[in-house]
Amino acid sequence: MLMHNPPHPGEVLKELCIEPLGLTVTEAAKGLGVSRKTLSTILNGKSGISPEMAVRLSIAFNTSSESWLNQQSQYDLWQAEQHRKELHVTQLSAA
Amino acid sequence: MLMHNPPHPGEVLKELCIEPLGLTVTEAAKGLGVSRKTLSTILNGKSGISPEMAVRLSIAFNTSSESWLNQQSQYDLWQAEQHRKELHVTQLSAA
DNA sequence: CAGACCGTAACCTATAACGTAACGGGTGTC
DNA sequence: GACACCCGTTACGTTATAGGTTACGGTCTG
Repeated sequence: MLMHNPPHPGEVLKELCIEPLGLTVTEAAKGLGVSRKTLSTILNGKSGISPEMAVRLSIAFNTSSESWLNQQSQYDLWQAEQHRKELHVTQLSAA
Repeated sequence: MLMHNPPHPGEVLKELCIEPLGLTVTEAAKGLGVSRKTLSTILNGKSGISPEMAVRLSIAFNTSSESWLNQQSQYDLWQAEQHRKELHVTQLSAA
């Protein structure tokens, strides 16, 4: 359904929250209550945004947790859709 | 943000897809290309809907993969929000 | 009763999010 | 120049979970 590769949420987080506020990874991680490494791997696209992390981000940056987790879902889904043809699934619905 | 406990996606899957079509777990699992156990644990709320499973469901039942994964996200997020107060996070945004 | 089918439970594996600790690169300051 | 300090990243171990394989108890039907 999605037309093109959505950006990794960590990239968005960096560009929209961390950099504009001039925050370091260390400062932001401290505020979020996670380790520097946990935040670092997210910002570098090495790991995704967990539901709990989405809530943390919503508190720290006064945003909605939904938006963060939805971004992650869109990203994950696009990855999965790339292999749509490889999973042999048969139609089950009446339509 | 969400006001009340969203249903587990497996419950929705059972009520909206499996039961209306009179499918058994075995039949549906075969069509989806997964083991009976994998589908069974989802229907019983023991495991969630993965991105790949969302794509499988979208093919088998001619629906959108987004809707399935979003349901799962809403469910996971509600669980995480219940512990919002326990994660000590400090405000970082200017607002 | 024997066999076939159903759903679930037990066991194992792979992946991934997380913390701790260590590392390498800057930027000082004495 | 040597030391201290902060930064971001990497290495390693832990834990949680989606998934397959197999085995079990239940219900049919021949």
